[in-house]
Amino acid sequence: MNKVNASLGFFLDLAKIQAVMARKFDGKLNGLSLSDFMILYRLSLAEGGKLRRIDLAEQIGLTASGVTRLLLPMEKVGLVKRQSNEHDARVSFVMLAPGGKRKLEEAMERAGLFADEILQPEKNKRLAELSGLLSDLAKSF
Amino acid sequence: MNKVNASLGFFLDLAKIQAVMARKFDGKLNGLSLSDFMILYRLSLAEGGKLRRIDLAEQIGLTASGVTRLLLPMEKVGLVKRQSNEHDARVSFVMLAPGGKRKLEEAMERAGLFADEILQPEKNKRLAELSGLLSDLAKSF
DNA sequence: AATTACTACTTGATATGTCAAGTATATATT
DNA sequence: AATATATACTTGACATATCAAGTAGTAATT
Repeated sequence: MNKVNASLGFFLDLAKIQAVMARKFDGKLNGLSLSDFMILYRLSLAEGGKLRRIDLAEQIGLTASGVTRLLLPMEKVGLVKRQSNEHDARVSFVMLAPGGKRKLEEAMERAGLFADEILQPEKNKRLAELSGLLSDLAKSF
Repeated sequence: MNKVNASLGFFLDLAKIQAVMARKFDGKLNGLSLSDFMILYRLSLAEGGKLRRIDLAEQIGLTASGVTRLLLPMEKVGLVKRQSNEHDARVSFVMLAPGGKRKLEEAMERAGLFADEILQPEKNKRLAELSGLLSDLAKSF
């Protein structure tokens, strides 16, 4: 049987690494799931401090449905809050609640250290390069 | 609020791209899930055509438990078969069944074409490079 | 103004995979 | 030889996300 082509091979490698790294990160995000963390992080970067749910979904690579499900408990627990849009009753913005801001800061600190530890950027000199390629790729679809 | 460090940023990009690509591939693998596909592919490359469940898990980046659950329906449906190890009663090997071999061939063909289509390797000249870096990284943990 | 089509979000049913604990067997230690 | 430890796998309970379908509101077309 044959080997897979380069594009498909790339995708398979990606899937594997992601699965392994995601498990490693589990429990290192200050009690947040990876998706929770991504949500808080994206909100912290958002202009005006708020995002429509659908844009949030797009930014973290999940579906709108997934975002709805993630946000429900986060809202209950005081990590994020909801704001309606006066110009369009369909949309509801999400924004960081004070609890979410604190939690995110702590998680970023810890997760950043841990990420350096497992990726060892001083040894993997080409990591920055890889990172750049990756985010170009992300933009391309 | 601040940006995330380079290592953590890399991981976040990775997670996002993986999620998006995995959804794109859904339905392009000849009726197989991505994990099913990975299992069949790894079995096709394995020396002697068989693997212990635990090695299979390691190769595709899942846990042993996940592999057990994936394999059960695949066995029922005739994609893989099981073989016990005469030297160690704890292990059970997995190998491609004839149906799995056929299915894999078709899936590789289709998925390979689709992967080229979305990654456009002729345009993304640095894809091969990225791929190499990625699999080096995979080996490092 | 009424109809049609689209967009934002939510919900029901389901798939996929984890962790922790359990079973059975094998290996190492006393 | 008996006990302790480790390995390979499986299972129960649960988390996370998907898709397809539904609701409600907005925009475009007739």
